[in-house]
Amino acid sequence: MLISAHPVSVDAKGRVSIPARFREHLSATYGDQVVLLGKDGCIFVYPVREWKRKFSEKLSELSTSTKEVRRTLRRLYGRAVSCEFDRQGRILLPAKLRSNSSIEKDAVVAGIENRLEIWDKAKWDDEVEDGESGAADEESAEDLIEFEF
Amino acid sequence: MLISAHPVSVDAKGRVSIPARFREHLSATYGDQVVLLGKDGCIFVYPVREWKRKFSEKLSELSTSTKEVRRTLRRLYGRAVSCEFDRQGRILLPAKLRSNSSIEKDAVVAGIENRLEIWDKAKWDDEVEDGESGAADEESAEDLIEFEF
DNA sequence: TAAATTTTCCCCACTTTCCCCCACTAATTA
DNA sequence: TAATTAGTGGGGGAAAGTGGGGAAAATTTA
Repeated sequence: MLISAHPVSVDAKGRVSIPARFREHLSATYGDQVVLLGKDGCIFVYPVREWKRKFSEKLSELSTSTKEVRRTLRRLYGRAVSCEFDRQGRILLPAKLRSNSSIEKDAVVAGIENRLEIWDKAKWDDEVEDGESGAADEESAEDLIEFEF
Repeated sequence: MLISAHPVSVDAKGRVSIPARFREHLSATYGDQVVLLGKDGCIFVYPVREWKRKFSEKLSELSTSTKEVRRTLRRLYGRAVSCEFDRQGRILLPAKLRSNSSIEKDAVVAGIENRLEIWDKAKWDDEVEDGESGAADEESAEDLIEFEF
């Protein structure tokens, strides 16, 4: 399970050092990573097996008879990239993903259950640390659980 | 079950020695600990399995199609850290958690049912001695609801 | 096709952080 | 009171994060 957020810096070449604790879990257990533009303006990084389980297997069962389905598949596959770690444990973020997610110098890598999210640091702070007392959101979490179940 | 409170000291590196009676229970039975900013200005420490049972397992099945769910997951995962004990039975409290909970030198580690709470000693003393002071009924009711977890 | 440019990624080097290990003191037990 | 265990503190080696030079590969341009 992936958990916690780490500030990282993006160098001039667009490389991001994935914190070791994440790296070990990802590359030891799996192989390549699937990198794509995520929701809410961040980058998602899935171990390829996780990616398959979450999207690929489900979507391939869908009928391709509607334009909407075909379009969704194109957007999902066409904009995703598969990456490996370099010898220093970094991945190269494609320029397009960087600009779409406003990531320049200061970024945050966060482990969210089964994926990593990479954020521009300022946007991450707005999304997560922002406002309030800063106490853990167990209350919201429990509200959601009860809401759904 | 975890019970009772122990005064401890936080060293210059931010390490806290978890009393042996707690340690044995936590690390023998489980593996890593999940450390996060808790309610009322303390730090919560859950055995990872306990934390998963409470939040992760349920939340991971939620649809991530709503922004509210995604944000809650980020706040929950992103602000938690997983820790192991060092060879001396200590855990390193991240600087951010220490400052948010006002923990500097003198602290208290308390066993509360299925988690540990780590408090600044002065705040702990206030907290437990305020128990008598007769809160308004509304607040008591809220407390009981939140007591659920 | 060749030359020029860009991209990718290995390697090295530097700084910071982490954590193992040792040592000392306090508390508990025999 | 000796002996063991628990808590505290710090030195130092190892690992992690960061940045940049430069070679190979890919792409573009002439």
